Amino acid sequence: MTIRDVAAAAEVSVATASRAINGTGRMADETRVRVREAALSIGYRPNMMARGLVQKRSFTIGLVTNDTYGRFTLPVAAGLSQAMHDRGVSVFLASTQDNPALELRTFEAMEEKCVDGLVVANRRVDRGLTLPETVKSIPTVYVMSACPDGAIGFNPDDVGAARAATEHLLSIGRTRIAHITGPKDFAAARYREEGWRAALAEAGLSAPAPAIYGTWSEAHGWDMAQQLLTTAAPDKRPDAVFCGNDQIARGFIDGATRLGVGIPGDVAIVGFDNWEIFAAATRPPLTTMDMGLLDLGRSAGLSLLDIVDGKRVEPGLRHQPYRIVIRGSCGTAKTAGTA
Amino acid sequence: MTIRDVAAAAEVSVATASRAINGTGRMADETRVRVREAALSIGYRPNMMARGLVQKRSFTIGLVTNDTYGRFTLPVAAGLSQAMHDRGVSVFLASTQDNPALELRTFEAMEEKCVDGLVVANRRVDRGLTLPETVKSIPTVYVMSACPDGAIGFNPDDVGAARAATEHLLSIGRTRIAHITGPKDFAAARYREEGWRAALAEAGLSAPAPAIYGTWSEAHGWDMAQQLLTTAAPDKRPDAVFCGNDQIARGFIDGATRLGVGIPGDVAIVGFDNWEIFAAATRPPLTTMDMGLLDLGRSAGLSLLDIVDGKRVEPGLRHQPYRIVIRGSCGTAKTAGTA
DNA sequence: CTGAAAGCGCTTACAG
DNA sequence: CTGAAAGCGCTTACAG
Repeated sequence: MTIRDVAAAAEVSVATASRAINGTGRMADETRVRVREAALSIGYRPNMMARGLVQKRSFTIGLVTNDTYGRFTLPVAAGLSQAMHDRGVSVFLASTQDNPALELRTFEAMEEKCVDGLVVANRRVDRGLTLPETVKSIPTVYVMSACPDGAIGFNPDDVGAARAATEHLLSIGRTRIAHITGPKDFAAARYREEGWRAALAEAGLSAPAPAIYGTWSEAHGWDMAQQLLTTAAPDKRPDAVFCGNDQIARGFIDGATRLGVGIPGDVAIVGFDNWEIFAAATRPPLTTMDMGLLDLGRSAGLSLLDIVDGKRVEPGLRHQPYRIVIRGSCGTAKTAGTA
Repeated sequence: MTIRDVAAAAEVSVATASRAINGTGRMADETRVRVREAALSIGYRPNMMARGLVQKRSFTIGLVTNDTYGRFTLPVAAGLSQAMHDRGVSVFLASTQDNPALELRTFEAMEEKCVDGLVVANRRVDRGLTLPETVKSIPTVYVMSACPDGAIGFNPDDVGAARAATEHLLSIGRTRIAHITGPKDFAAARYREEGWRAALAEAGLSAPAPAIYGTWSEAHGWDMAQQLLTTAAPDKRPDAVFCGNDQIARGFIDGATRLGVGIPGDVAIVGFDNWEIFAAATRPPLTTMDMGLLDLGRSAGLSLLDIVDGKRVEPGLRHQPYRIVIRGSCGTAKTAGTA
């Protein structure tokens, strides 16, 4: 089943068959129709390896990540591959598992497979993979990753989303808004603190306490509930907490509930990530920030294809619009704006 | 940077260069070494599209799934791509999102990209995608999916793992072991019920109540905690619950805790899935069954490559060995056996 | 509007 | 042990 077969079936040359199938060049409508019908009737399917060889284009891109198919790469990969699929390009998936040797082999393999482009995804905006010297340069975009100078990157808007989360808590009348988050060596944690501070400052308030760094875990949230809700004098306790991720938020809510503290009555909570299966199952369900990772993957892919097509794409880092998802942990159905 | 360049650099013909690089044919060691050094020094990287075109082998497989990168496909994909990577084959990722048109296009794309084989993954063992008629046959293995007659499939061992879960509860002296699980139209739920019943029967016990079908959610577990732990007379209440997944288990534990029922003191719990981030954060941490999805993906991939290599692979369904992961919800550190 | 020919980068009989 | 040549399935100048 090669193009030779359709040429024979349609009684034209392979050159004409090729042009008819691809819609290139000028030709009699009758001829084009005849060739296409022939192709259809014999079940012809073009061989992309052959096409790629001559066109120097494989209609294939690679997604290389060091997040072993984790929670963040997941939606990014989904958005990316949807968008790519719609434009007829396939995506290779490769995880480097933070292993430098594997990383090198992965990039080499991508080169050998002649990918048209690469999206390099990470789970941290302050770490990044870079193309090894030995691999010839390939159009690349970075996602959820450090973005080398002059490169094109797509990251969540940690500062903006954190500000919006805090503003939501302010908008429902809370004034003593604490912030519990992950490890300080994560840039994401520092950015979220920055957004929280900015919103408080804008409202003329100061932070009731420094941001509480720790781990990205339920245990951290739980422990801090014990600490924040039992030690201080009642009127010094926070009336709201902006949590650095949904796990911390859930841990805090569970811990607070156990202490008999009402959520959202006594303390309103906003999480971060909108990890559905977590956020929806919390009691009460969690109001949280959605970073728009699906769209992040989609946008990154579309830009990559633009580069591959030779269109000029402005270098630099883009920040993805976020969205607040209102559930029950702030006790209001008011929908806040997005970036 | 083509093989022509290395041939020139090593002062041999392209035929010799090819053989030296691939280690095929006989040749003087000196020649082989000289060619390889030349290749290395000019940074030669073979073009797999060209190689594939002549060898009729792309060293590429496709993973097509209708689980949009969900929890189950994730570990399967990770295991698969690790194993494939080690053998120098790349994997295309495609999600069909339960969309028949997309499904067709996906399989067509896989054919056009000349994949050597396909692993078709699902999130339910009782549903399956099949290769459309219009696509020429490609070596295929099925994972977590219905397995057509005569095909090769790799599924978790739902019955065995459920039996082992129940046996673990029996081994710590529990006798009134309830079972709360997902929707009855899931074969996985029915298999797990079967394993639970088998273990009880083997121990000469009968089920304290019929299996409680519902949804795969925390809410279901929570609701059943209220029901099971408040309505019956105390001595008729279960002293253990085998839950159909970790979410149900967590909901049950949270619900029971709220009622003042001690876990594992009053009721011991075993979950199913070993969804780490859930199971480890439950209070107490969840003892649960691990279906071995990572190895499932790996095995499926290796078998697929065997088929591609022309080795004979026995058709039929394989059941993956499972493993019980002991945490705190049964109050014992005893490690149970595996299949 | 259509075809014959060259060529993409490789591998592999076929000779020697 | 090594090389010249054909060919994988396509596309694309180049002619006509």
